[in-house]
Amino acid sequence: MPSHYRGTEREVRALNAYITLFRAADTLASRSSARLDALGLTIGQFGVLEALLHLGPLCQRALGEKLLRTGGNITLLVDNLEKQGLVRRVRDTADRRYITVLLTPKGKKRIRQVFPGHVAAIVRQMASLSRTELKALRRICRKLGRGIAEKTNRETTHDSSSSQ
Amino acid sequence: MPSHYRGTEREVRALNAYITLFRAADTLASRSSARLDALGLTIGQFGVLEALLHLGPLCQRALGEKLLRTGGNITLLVDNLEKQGLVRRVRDTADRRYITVLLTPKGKKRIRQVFPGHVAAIVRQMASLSRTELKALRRICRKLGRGIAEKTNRETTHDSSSSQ
DNA sequence: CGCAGATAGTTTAATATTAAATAGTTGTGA
DNA sequence: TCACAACTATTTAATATTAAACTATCTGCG
Repeated sequence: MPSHYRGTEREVRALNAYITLFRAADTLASRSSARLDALGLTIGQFGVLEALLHLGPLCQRALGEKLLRTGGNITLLVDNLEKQGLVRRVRDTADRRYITVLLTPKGKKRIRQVFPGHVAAIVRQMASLSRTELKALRRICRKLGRGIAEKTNRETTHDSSSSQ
Repeated sequence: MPSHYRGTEREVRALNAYITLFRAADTLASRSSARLDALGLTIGQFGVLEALLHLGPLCQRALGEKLLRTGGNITLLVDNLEKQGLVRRVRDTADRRYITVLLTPKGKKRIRQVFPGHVAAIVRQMASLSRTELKALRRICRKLGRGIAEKTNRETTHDSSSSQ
């Protein structure tokens, strides 16, 4: 609700942009969440499967970085996916601290079934934006994310956020 | 991680914009959350106090709409704020179904203390964007939100999202 | 070698959030 | 008048998420 706050022009602009960004993201998230729930996956679970599909097997720590989630949360997500037989844990033999998580055939089939519909839903949700606007949105959000990451240097790894 | 998916140009662009939007919002949210936690407020609690400060007393349903939260959640948020003595519940005498939530003097003092720092933090987080970019970001996110709302007509009220 | 410190994953406790069921209130129409 | 539909708020049960404590493993240095 931008915005009943009175401040400098810069402040008001930043606040308005911030709030609007959040409302859009919130709305998008709840739509996606509802859609995926109906298919029997949480957003987190979907994220894990999608990452494994497109990036290949990963250890849990790497998954956590990709999905911006805590280690404990990843453990639970992988637990639940494992119970459903969609992923498998493999203890790394070279360094036994690591566990590689990989898609089972069932999991690969599942995410391949679900993913296209997810993309289609996103494309539909983004349909009100022109090509130029999509490009601008991405550019600005990237710049924003990068700006924040630089500011507060407490990332777990320096490379993961800037690459890809 | 935009994006290892191969599709039409339109699909890839929509997906990239979507993912980047989310990562930015996620990062912003976790920063804000950490900052507010340190001050003894959750994001939800802050949202309630801020809404009451800038919009005046509201019933719980209206709060839920503003904050995009469920009724049950609002009940809990208000419970916790009430325990801290920051808000008060007043049963509407004309229509006893409604409960008006309003800031206590303590609550007003508290949110007035916390809000400027919050704004400052947001301005800092948005600092990497130019004035033009802030305007563009707001415009695009608004358009996006509006586009989604139109598509799926299941809003509780029609006016709340478009106004203010 | 052997221990100190770092790192990966798990567990635990607390909190937030939602959906669904429930209780109380209002207004309407037979 | 009264039964019923609509609506507000609360409760309940389930799930997601985090932070912090903990276990297991590895690496490097004395």
